[in-house]
This record gives sequence, C-alpha cells and structure tokens, in this order.
Amino acid sequence: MRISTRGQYGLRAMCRLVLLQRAGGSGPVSLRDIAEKEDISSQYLEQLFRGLRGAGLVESVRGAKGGYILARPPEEISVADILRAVEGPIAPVECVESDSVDACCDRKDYCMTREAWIRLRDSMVETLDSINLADLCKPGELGRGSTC
Amino acid sequence: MRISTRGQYGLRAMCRLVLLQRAGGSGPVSLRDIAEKEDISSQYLEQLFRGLRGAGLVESVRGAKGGYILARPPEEISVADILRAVEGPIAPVECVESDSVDACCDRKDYCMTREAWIRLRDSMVETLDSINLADLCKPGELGRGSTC
DNA sequence: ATATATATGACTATTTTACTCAGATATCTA
DNA sequence: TAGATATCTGAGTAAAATAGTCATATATAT
Repeated sequence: MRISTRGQYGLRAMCRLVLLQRAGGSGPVSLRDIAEKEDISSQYLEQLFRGLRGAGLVESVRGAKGGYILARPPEEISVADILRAVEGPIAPVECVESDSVDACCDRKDYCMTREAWIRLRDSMVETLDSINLADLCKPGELGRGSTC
Repeated sequence: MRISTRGQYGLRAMCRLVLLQRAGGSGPVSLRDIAEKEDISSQYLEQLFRGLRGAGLVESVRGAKGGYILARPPEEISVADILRAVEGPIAPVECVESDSVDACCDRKDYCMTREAWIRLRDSMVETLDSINLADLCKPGELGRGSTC
C-alpha cells in the first residue's frame, strides 16, 4: 500500500518547481535545477515530466534557457492531479478504477469486499483533491516552502 | 497505489470465514473450505493466516476437524486490522509509518510533502478503521453476505 | 555554430509480489 | 494405536512491477 517513487518524486519535483519559479522571476525552470535541489536523476525527472505535461499540469519551453512552468497557479493543482499524472488512477484495487460494477470481477460475492475498496478510494481521492501545491509550499515555522 | 493480493485475499478470506462460521455451527472452519469457496490456493491462505493469527484476529484448532475461528465478534474486527495483519503498516510512504519526524528522511525540506502523506495516511486509517467484518457480511439486496 | 534543454522510445537491473514445496506437529476417528 | 486430516514453519522460485538509464532527435538562445 505504497505510493511509488514516481509519485513521491513527482510531488517533490512539482513543489520544487513552485519554489524555483517563485524565486527566479518569470522564466522557465530547468529539470537540471530541480534535479540538483531534490537530488533526483534529471533523466528520471524527464520521464515524470512527460506525464505531468501530458496531463496539462506543466508547459515546456524547449531549447537553451528552456525548462518547465506551471500551467496553472499552484492553488489550482492538487496532489491528486499530480499522482494521477505520474502513477495512473487513484484506486486501491483494479476493480474500483471505475464505478461500473460491470468492469469488476465475475465472482458472485465480489460485492462483499468491493464496498470497502470503494469507500477507501473515495476517502483517498477526497483527501488528495483537497491539498494543492500552494498549501504545501507555504512557508512555515520549520522553513518548509522557503528552502531554495 | 494498490493493495496487494495479500490484502485483497486476506479480506475475502475473513469475510468467507464469517459466512462459513455463521452457516456451519460452532466448529472451526478449515482453510480448505475457504479456499474452495474463494478460489484461492489453500497454501497461500496458510501464509496469510499466519499473519492473521499472529495479530490475534483468529484462533486455530489443530488436527483433524480443525481450522480457524474468529477471535472476536465480526463487529470488532476492522478492515484496517486485517490489512495490517497481512500487509503491514498502513502508510502511503515509509516516512509516515510513525508520527515521529526523526524517523523520517534527512532532507531539509521533507516536510513539504510529508504534510500531504500524513493527511492521506490519516484519512485511509480512519476509513479502514470504520468498516468492520459485520458491515461487509450483512446480507443485502444483491445477496452479498449470504452466498455460502 | 555551439551549447543547452526538452522529446521520445527502448532497454535493463533490482526489488517485490505471488505463489509453491517439503516436512513437522497436533488431533480426531475408527 | 493407525491413519487421515489440518495446522505450523521455513525456505525457495518464477513472474511482474519498479526504478532508473541510454541513445538519439529536435528546438532555441547566444
């Protein structure tokens, strides 16, 4: 029951993008800078940013001095958005990826446990929808959101 | 972000144990019967029931006519109990297995994302604590909880 | 031109998962 | 007491997922 490193790195990278963008004017932020600050391989970040770009969370600027910028303000990008972009659907088991019962397995009594998984999924989605990048990058007493 | 088959099978097996116990008098239920109804290898179930027994959720009766019985009434066994028994701690990332910040990583800014993982963990635990075996095994309009 | 950066597809080592196997121990029934 | 039935325990293994790399193409600033 773990978030993969894709999800963990993806969220860290997006937070870092917020900080670097905030600190460095209006230009795009390179993966090289994010990679250095977050100590993540920039090649791996490239892979993750494919997903983030595909989901419309960031926009890219190619070429020298290029990089990435947030496609929307941090307040409008939720943790759920990011996880879905790099990890796929938020669902504890395959059979509750959609609400359709037909898409589920063929066991007569599948419903016995499905109930539990649906409730778990819904609470996860609700929580992750309610947290956005601005929340996480707010400077606090421990200096979080201000390290750059 | 998936529950492993250990968790899925573990929950199904426990639900089935409730049903078979309810149907079959007061004696213990063999893994063979659970395995047959749920279409899970009984050898795999043995492995899972090690964990369930270790966590005090079931009691075993060895020898012929032996098997397992619930250690507590179904109302007092939560889905969280079962998942913890077969899968380990409920935590989306390693660093929030405990609430101690010291047990976390050594990044200066770990807190930026830790906040999100803690909230996710708490909502997962709250939800899974709130569902018990009696809830899942209640007979309903679709016949769930009554297939035996 | 050249350096810098993203874009894309494929590839690989490692780890985790999902099981299986063999043999020991306990208990009921005949 | 013999035999059948179950749990108990440790170890082993094939397949799948994860985590990360590599090579190469393309775009843009200086």
